[in-house]
Amino acid sequence: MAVTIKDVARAAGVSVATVTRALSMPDVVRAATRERVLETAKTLGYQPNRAARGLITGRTGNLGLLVPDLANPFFPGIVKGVQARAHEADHAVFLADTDENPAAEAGLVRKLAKQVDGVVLCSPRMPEAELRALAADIPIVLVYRRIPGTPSVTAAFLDGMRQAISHLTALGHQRIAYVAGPRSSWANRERVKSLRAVGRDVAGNGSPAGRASAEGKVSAAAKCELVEMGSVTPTFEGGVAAADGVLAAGVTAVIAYNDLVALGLLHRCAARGVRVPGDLSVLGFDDIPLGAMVHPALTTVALPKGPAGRAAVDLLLQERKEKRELPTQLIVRGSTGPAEG
Amino acid sequence: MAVTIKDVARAAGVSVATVTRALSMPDVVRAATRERVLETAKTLGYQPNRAARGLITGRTGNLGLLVPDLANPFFPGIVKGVQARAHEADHAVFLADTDENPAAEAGLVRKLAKQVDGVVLCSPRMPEAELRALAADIPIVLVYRRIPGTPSVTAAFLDGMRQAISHLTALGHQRIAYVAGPRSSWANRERVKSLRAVGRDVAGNGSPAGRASAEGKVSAAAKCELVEMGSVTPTFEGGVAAADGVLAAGVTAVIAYNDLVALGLLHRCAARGVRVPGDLSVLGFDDIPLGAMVHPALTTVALPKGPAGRAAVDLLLQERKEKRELPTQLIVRGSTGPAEG
DNA sequence: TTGAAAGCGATACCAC
DNA sequence: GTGGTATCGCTTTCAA
Repeated sequence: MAVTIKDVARAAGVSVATVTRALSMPDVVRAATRERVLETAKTLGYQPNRAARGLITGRTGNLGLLVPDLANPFFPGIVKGVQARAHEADHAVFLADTDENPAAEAGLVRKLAKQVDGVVLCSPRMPEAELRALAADIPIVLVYRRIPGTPSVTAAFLDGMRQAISHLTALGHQRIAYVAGPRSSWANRERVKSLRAVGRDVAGNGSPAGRASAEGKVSAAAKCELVEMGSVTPTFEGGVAAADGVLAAGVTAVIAYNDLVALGLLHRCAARGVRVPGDLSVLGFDDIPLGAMVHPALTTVALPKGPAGRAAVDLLLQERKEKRELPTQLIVRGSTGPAEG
Repeated sequence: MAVTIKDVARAAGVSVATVTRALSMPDVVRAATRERVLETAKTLGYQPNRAARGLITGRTGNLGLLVPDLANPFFPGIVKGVQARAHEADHAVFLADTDENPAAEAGLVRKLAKQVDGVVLCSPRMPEAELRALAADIPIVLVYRRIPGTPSVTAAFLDGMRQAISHLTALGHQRIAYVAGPRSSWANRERVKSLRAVGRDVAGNGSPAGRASAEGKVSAAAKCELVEMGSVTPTFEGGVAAADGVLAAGVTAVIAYNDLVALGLLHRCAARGVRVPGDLSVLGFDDIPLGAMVHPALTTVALPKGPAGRAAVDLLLQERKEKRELPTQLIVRGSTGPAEG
């Protein structure tokens, strides 16, 4: 069987209590003893049983992580960030993939609850009330979702949207479509809110309101019209399906809910012989690796993934109840260009 | 605090022993008592503490899962399969991403060891000796790697390669390149082995040796030359880098180590104005979602991902020491076509 | 500075 | 059938 603390104690000729101390409160045990204990622990290959420890300390050294769908290329980056930070902090992480089933989320979290010190909920789809109830029972941190009173990590959507529109207007686009994601999605609501805010600055023309953030980059010269198009499933197929509508809308540029949708748009354009960015500029949101691999490569607003995951773990471990908003960054690639005609 | 078995016992007016029985050996307790216990357990929202249970039973109800890099689109599918099957069997899963660091693998597994009933090692990069040592200490199942004496789940590479080459020769290709992956990679060695086996059948011409499997689909008529090209990093960038060499090799078709490499090839071809499949047919291995989204879409040999993950969990939970080989399937899309000229 | 012993939450064995 | 209790591996008083 595995080597336990007793084995170490016996081998080192001390009590189990001393072994514990040597390991977790080194300064309270005599140097010579400590050395001997540590030495034998190492040679025996002793690894403390975290479950047993957790039983008494109440801290398990484990974290939970819930994602809607690992196959969605947006999430692996976040998972990696969570993992990396957790391992640095010597924590292991339980992963649960809900397969985009909102009803399964709470149950999975509750099952994990006893075995973890807290859980990171990545873009949870469950209703706010349920989220609140969960938060009351176990420490949670939200990533890419925000509700009052719960710590969260999100990104500066407004600024990202401003960068996007600023980029497009600078290229001369005056009529830009936005292909929306699911109405029930927090991420979509945020984008729409940002879009409209920027739209107000820009539509009335001239005077750059610049209310919100200082960097009112959508400058005076800009003047453009934003047309919101009905929501689609936030997938490649959703984008493919939306493409014809966009092409019929008489716009020269389109901002997609996310990169997957943008990729679908791109695909359908290629199939229909529409030149990108010649006939239509396409801009995404997320910055998934895929976007850089297609041709033309996708211009997109990069959302922090690894850093978001790390930040979430930090909040969890430090038990800080704050909301953190990470920066977004426009990444210009080949799918956007000057408006023609 | 959380509700424990004692709370349930007290509330139901029985001993803790009876509560345990009511929950895990229902038939040994009187019906009336059982009902009452179950009832109060439910109203109190009792969830047994798995860590405490594991302490005494030796079974934790947890599984470990090690992957080299979640950002590699090949792995999420496997992880999802593992998850799904594990949850069905009421097990939670610890995920560890090693970031392609072979040296970190064994340590991570050993850290998890105490908290899991076994671990699934997904394409582990560590040396065979290390793997053996691990297997001696804790139950493991390998996925997409095979070593003697250890249960594993892999795929029928030989058959897949045969389908691929058969497809290409049927299209009239007579000179086909293979862009190899890392020499140290088990997956690459398997592919090369398969390639050469099929090559022997096909090069000598006529008589379809058909040694290995019955389905010697590369038929008599076929006659073609296989050229192996130096190994690349198994990434998009690796493919981009390999493209010029392939184009200079005077082949009409190329089989890439995996889809990512194939995508890189495609990208570079597009950039150089090489028509695919007109000037060059490109065939990948893996079938990652990405492959269907690019234009032209990628023809590829699909490797089982979800099913592989599920099978691995099955082997682990049933403690069966067998090797399972899942089927592969050629998926024909737009990136392969008739040889021209 | 060290050891003995009391638990943490659950299971399993032994009485009754 | 049911209740007491030792036990899993570890941490944490409490004494010495």
